[in-house]
Amino acid sequence: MRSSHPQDLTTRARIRDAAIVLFGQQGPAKTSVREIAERAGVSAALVIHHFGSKDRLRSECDDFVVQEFLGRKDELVGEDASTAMQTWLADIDQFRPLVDYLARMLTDPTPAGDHLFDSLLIATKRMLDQQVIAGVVRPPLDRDVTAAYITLYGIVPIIMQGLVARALGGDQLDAAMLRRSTLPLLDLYTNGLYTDSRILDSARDALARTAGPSSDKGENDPNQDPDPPR
Amino acid sequence: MRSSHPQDLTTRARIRDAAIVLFGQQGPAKTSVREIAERAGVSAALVIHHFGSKDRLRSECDDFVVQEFLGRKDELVGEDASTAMQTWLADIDQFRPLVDYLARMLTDPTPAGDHLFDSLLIATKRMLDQQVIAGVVRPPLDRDVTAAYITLYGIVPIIMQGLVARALGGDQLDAAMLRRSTLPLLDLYTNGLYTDSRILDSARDALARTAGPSSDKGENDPNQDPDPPR
DNA sequence: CAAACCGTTGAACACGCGTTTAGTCTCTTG
DNA sequence: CAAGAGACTAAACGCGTGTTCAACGGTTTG
Repeated sequence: MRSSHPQDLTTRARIRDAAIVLFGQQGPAKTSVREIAERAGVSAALVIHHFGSKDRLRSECDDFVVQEFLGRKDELVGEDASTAMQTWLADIDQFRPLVDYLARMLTDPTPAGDHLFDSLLIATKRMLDQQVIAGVVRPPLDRDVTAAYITLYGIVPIIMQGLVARALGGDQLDAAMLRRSTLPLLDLYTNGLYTDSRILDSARDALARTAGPSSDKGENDPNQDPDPPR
Repeated sequence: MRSSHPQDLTTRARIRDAAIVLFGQQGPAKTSVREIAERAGVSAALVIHHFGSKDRLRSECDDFVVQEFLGRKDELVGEDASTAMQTWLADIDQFRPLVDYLARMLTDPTPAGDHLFDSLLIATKRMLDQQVIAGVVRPPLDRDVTAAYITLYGIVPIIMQGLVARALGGDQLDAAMLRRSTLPLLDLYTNGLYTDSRILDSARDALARTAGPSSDKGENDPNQDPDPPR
């Protein structure tokens, strides 16, 4: 990852890096030990010799990527998590293998992936609280829900690279697309999408009316908005 | 799916439904033909007999789920796509197998999944345009980018069910969580997140300054906001 | 120098996979 | 009733997988 020339690295490290690239590109399930070995220029047996099993190799990759991401600290690092993501995305063409790997971790639920998500969520909550106090962010209706979706929306470009690129007319997410996304997204976060509170108000009414648990099928659909809300 | 009692269905349909459930839960890669056969109460050979191969079974499941979702129409249906999603999510406990399957389709890129996403994106664009004309939605800075992220944010709860649930303190996304999410999300889409346009403005400045292609590493980081923007 | 060690390998093993084959059973049809 | 068709199965085939094994060569150590 950090290596300019592959021959600078230990064989062990080369195997790990090869695994990270392939796991990130294809997912661990569709990546064979022999494939990793070939990319690292070694035999399949050596991969097992160094890591014990494919599963242990995988979890070692998990730890390595998370460590690289959170900046060589095991504990939750708060602020660093979000700035790290910005750094990686800003230079996505350089960090692509690691970003791809992160996407896999967050997609199919693994202990390491869940832990990573928790770190991001905690970082977001902390930052949200700070910025509410600082008067930069409006006090949210439901702090935990808001933090949850803010976090999720933040990792959308990572997890759904392919779809973002597709929607923006490319085949691979690159720096230009992210650059183009910056202002529209900040505009959304600053001014919202709707001109007024009509839709919010009617949703509030509808929810208050059906205070009970579940959905009366016949309620007069208040959401004529584009699909996202909800 | 629609069947109250499994024995009402053709064997073929029971196999297909079993496949949809398992593909949705575990992903096609980690689901074996024998597993599908067992769940359907038949032999593995019969699965192949009816569908030719596992791949053809999979693509038949794709078609079936998309058809159920878009409402028995092959062509892009525009408005229906977004309302269908609301319907399915509102009754997620009932539609979970299909929602899970949709998540897989959108996650690992397959032709059918890409087609589905295109349908959703087109529907969102159309609806966005309408609502701008109707004065419900503010004219966006970049219509295509806005539509892209609106669409993506809309399918986040589908694709990242697990993470949403985790962030909200449950183990599985249910109707109560979605209900709780409604107002905070509409609030975000109505009033935005920030109190004023400070952050938007400084980002605009920073972007204007580095008008060129790439990133000067030394620019004075304007984004002190929670991770999501960008 | 011999011994121990370690990185490394090709070959083999056991297993689960998707698929094929050959056959049985149960209907329908002439 | 005979013949054919189609639903269905047990068994096996071929293959790719993760992993093990025995051995080789170079370096370090007593």
